Amino acid sequence: MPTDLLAGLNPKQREAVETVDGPVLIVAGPGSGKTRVITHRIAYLVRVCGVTPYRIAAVTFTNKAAREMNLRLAPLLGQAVRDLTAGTFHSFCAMVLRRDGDSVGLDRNFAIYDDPDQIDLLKRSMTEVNVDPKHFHPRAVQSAISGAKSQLLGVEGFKDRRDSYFDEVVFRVYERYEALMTRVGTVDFDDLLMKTYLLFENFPDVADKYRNRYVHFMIDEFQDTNVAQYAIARQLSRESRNLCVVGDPDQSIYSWRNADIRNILSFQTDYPEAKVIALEENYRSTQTILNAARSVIAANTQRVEKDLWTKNGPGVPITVFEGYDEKEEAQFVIKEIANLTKDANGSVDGLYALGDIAVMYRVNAQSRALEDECLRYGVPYQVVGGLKFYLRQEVKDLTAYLRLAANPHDDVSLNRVINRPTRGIGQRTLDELMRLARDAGTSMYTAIEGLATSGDGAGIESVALAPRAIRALTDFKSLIDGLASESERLSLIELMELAVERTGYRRHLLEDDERGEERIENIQEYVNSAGDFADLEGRDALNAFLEKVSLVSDVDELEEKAELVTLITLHQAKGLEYPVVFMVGMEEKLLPHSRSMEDPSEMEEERRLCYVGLTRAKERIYLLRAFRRGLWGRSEPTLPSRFLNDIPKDLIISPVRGNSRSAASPAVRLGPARTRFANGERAPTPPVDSNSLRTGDKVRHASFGEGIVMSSSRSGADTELTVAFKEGHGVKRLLRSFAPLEKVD
DNA sequence: CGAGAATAGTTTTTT
DNA sequence: ACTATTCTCG
Repeated sequence: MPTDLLAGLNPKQREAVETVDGPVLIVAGPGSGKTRVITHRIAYLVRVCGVTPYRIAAVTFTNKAAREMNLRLAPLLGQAVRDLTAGTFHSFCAMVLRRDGDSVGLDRNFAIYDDPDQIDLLKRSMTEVNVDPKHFHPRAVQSAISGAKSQLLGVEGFKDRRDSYFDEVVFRVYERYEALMTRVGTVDFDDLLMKTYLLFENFPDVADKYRNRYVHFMIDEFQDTNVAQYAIARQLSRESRNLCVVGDPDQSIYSWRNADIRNILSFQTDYPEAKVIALEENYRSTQTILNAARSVIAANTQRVEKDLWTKNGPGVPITVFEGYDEKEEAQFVIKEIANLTKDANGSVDGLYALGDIAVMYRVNAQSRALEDECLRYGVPYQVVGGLKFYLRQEVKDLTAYLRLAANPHDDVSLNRVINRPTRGIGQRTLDELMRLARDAGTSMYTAIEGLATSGDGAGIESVALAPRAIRALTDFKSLIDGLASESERLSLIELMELAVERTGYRRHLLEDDERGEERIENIQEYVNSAGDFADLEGRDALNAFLEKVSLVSDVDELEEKAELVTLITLHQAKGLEYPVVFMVGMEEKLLPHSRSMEDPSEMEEERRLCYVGLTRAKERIYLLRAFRRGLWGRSEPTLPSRFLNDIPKDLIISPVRGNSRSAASPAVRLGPARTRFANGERAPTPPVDSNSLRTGDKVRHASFGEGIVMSSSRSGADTELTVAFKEGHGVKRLLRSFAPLEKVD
C-alpha cells in the first residue's frame, strides 16, 4: 500500500521519501516534518521497495531520537522494526567493534571511558612523560587529542601535523595515553569512531561484511557529525552509494565537539550526483515565532539561504520580560506558568499542561535559580542533565567495581575504588604500584599479581612496599577475583548487590558519609535499572549493561510527563518541541556566551543556538533576562542580548511591573511582582476563588501535612499563601493553584 | 595512613 | 558559592 505512506505529505516530503536510489541530501528546516520523512522513507524502502529492515541502518544523534524513530516506525512496520539497525553513531561503532574489534587488537569486553575517566588516565600519562598538569590543563590536552581523533589523526598522523610547542606536548602525552589505553583494554568515545574507521580501512573483508549488509545508510542531524563519522558513512556506502543524510546547517551547534559543518559541502562534492531536497514548510510554530527566528538567523553570514514559511496563523505576540535578578526572572516564569495552566474557569488561559512547557537556558548553572523557585512554589519539574545520574560518585564507584569484574586491567577503575572504602592502601603504596606497573609495562592488577607470586619478603629489594601494604593489595585482588568469578553465574542485580556488600561499600556509605542515605538510594535506583537486563546471562548481562551505562545521555532519560515542567539547556533541546517555551538569560555574555565573543564563527554558532531555542516553540515564547545576574557569588549588571535587538518590535509585548514607571527602570524593586500587560491585551483575569483560603484557615498539604494559613496575598493572577506547617516542616510560601492543599474544618 | 583544614579553580554546550 | 584537590597534623 504505497499510497498511505505518501498520503498527507507535501510534494517535497514525498520526493524525499520516494528518492531511495543513490545519495540524497535533505535540508530540513525546524518543524518541517523531518522525523516523519525519515520514518516514512524507511517504511517506504521496506514496504514498497521490498528492502528488508536488516539491510537498513539509521544513525541519530541521541538514543532517544533512535527510540522515537522505532516507536513511530512500529505501526508502519510491525515486528520487522526489530531488524532495523537504529542508534547513535557511537553505539553503532561499539556494536561493530564488539563483534569484529579483535582485528584491531580490541578485547571483546573493552570498557568505554567517559570524560572523567579519560581525564584521569590523561593526568597519569602526563606525569609519566613529565608534563606538569599544573602548566598544561589536562582538559586542554584532552580536547586537542579528541580533536585529532575526530579528524582521524592517530598518534603518527598527529606527529606530522604538529606545529607548535603545545602540539609537541600534546604529541608526547597522546603517545603515552594511547599506550596506556591499549594496556588497560579500554577505548574512549573518539576511539569508537576512529577504530571503526581503521577496522574498515585495514580489513576489507570486515568492511565488506558490513557493506553487504547495510545497503541503505541514513544519518540524521548531519550538520553535527564530525569528519570521522562522515568517513565511516562513506566507507559503508562506497558500493551502494545509498547514503541519505538529513540536516540543517542553521541548527549546527556542536562545532565545539568537533562537528564539522563542512561535511555538508563535502557531501555534495563527494556525491555530485546527489539529489538535494529542501523542506521549508514549517508545521510547528506560529507565524510570529517563525518571523522572530528568521530575523535572528538572517544576521549570520556563513549561511545557505533557506526560506522557512508556514501556513499557521500569527498566534500571540512574543513576551519579553526583564527581571531584577535571576530570582525575579524565575519568579516571573513560575507565575506565568501558573497563569497558563490554571483551570479554565475564570481564566482566559488554562490551556496548557505542565508537560507542555519548557524553560531553556544556555548553561546548566542557570537551572539553580529556577529549581529553587519551583521548589518554593511547589511547581513540579524535571531537570535534564545537570548532575548526571551516571556521573554521580556512588554510581561511578559501583560501576568501577563492575568494570573490574569484567576486566581487572582497567586501571582507572582500579584506582578509583582500591581504597574506597579505605583498605589501608595510601598514596605511597599506590605510587609504588604504579611505578611497578609502568616498569613492567603491565596493568596495576598484573603488578599486584606479581607481588603475590614472588612471595612477600624473599629478596625483592626493588619492591619498596611493606608486607602490610602487599597484604592489603593482594586482599583487594582477591576481592576483585571473587566478583569476577561470581559474575559468571549471578544475575546482574545479584552481582551488583553482592558488590555493594562484599566490598564494604554500603557500610562505608552508612558510616562515613553524611549523605550516605541519599547515595544508597541512588545505588538502589542504579541497581533497579539493571532489571532491564534480566533476560541476559552472567557475563553477557554485565557487558551489555556496562555499555549502556557508558553510552546513555541525559536527554535519553528525558520523560514526556504531562505533569512536569522541563528545565533544559538549549543544546539538549535540539530536536524537541513544546507548545510553550521560556528562554531565560537573554543577556550578553550568556547568550551569546562570553567565550564566543572573540571569534566571529563562534558568535554565529551562538546565534544558531538562539535560533534552535526559538524554533522549539509551537505557540508561545517568552524571552527573559535579568538586570543583574549572580556569577561566582558576585552579582553583576548585565546587558540585553544582541539577539533581542534582532527581533522586530512589532512581534513583542512587554509586561511591566506593577507600579514601576516603565520597564526601562528595572532597578526599582517593588513588592510582589504583580504582572500587568503593557497594552492591556491579554491581561490575566483575576481568579474566581470559589474555595479561597484566608488567614487562620486550617489546611492539609499532600506532603507537608497539616498547617495554618499565616497570610495570603494576590500575586499576579494567583494567590500566594504563607502557611505554617506542623512537624518541623516549617513555614512555606505556596501558590494556590499548584499546592496540593485542602481546607480542613 | 587518614581526617580535617586550606586552597584553588570553576561555569558552555555532551556522544 | 561550591567543590575538588592538596596540605598538615595526629
